[in-house]
Amino acid sequence: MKITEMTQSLILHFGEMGSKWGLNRTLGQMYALIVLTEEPLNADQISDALQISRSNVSMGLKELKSWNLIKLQHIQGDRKEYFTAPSDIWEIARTLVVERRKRELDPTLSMMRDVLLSEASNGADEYAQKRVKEMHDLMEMVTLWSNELQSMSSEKLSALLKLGEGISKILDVKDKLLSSK
Amino acid sequence: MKITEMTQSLILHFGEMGSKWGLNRTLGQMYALIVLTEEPLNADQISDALQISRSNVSMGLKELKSWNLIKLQHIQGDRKEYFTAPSDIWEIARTLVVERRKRELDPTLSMMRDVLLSEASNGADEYAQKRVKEMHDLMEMVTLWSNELQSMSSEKLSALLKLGEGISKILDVKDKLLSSK
DNA sequence: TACAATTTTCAGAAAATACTGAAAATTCAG
DNA sequence: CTGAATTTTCAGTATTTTCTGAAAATTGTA
Repeated sequence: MKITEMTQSLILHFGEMGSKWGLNRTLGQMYALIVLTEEPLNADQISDALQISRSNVSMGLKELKSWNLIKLQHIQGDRKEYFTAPSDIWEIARTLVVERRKRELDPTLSMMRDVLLSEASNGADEYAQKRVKEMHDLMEMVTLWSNELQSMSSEKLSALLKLGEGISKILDVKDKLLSSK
Repeated sequence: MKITEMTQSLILHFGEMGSKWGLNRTLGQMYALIVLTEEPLNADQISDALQISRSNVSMGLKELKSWNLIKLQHIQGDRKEYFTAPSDIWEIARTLVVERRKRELDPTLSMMRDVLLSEASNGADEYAQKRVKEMHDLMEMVTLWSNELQSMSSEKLSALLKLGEGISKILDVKDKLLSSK
């Protein structure tokens, strides 16, 4: 498993980035390697290419599986397990958004619901609840959006993103549109 | 600086969440405290309320400043510096999106541009470049969106988020809409 | 079923990150 | 300008996270 210089520097960069995202360095490197390599890879090849222990690769793969970021493949006549990333980059992006929502928003949302159901016992609590309500409502809307993205085709997702600054324009005339529909 | 039970549990939760977001536990706790408290707080009060050292608070505040998440305030006849969070929750959300984009996307985007400008020396590189191009284009669109959000008023932002599942509908008739404008 | 190939687990080691107290730097009222 | 109040810095320590090798578990084929 030899790695070109270009792939090598991409892997290093995504390793650094990995820690800024919810992952960690090794996970970032592993995923970069899998995404950037056309052929499916097995654990030994990854361990070899990134110079990390076989057991570390095993734990990393477990994590990537839990993120739904990799696909398992079997190769005829080879007992090893091989992995690839989805070929559609939109699918990867969609998965990332959904998984991050699950990890970063959902637990907080449910926690906030509890707080909103409990009784404020003084002014400070009332203020805190007011702010929690605002955050809750906002995060709930983000969750709805994330669900929406999850169910959109790559084509549609692409079209939506391409709107870019057009979104403002659309919002301006949205009422007209929806009423005429 | 006494903390109600409700605030206390919110702070603990946001501490845990802090590490899942780009921050860390203490930063999450500090920001929760500031956001949930109506009155401006000074460093000693934060140190006291969260039971962390004064120097840790100083470093945390520095970090929160770099994220543009807190506002400095002076109180008549008091030499200490007091801090509050923006009163508009949308402003906080907008800031978070923009700052995370700066930290998580921008460096990768510029790195990818370099890779795309360099010469592929073999088939593996060509494949890697192809994938990098896809990621680059996607992330560039996300960046445009983030810029758009940054310049939107809270009202407009709120309206956009409320669209929720309506977004699909709007996309379906988008062409009609834009041409009739 | 037996066993070799492969993957997973996990306790301890290594590395990275966060936190503290003490000292240095800055600020500002008198 | 002085010095007390306040904030910041930073080297060392503590904590958390990540990584490893060895052993256990699982898998699949002969």
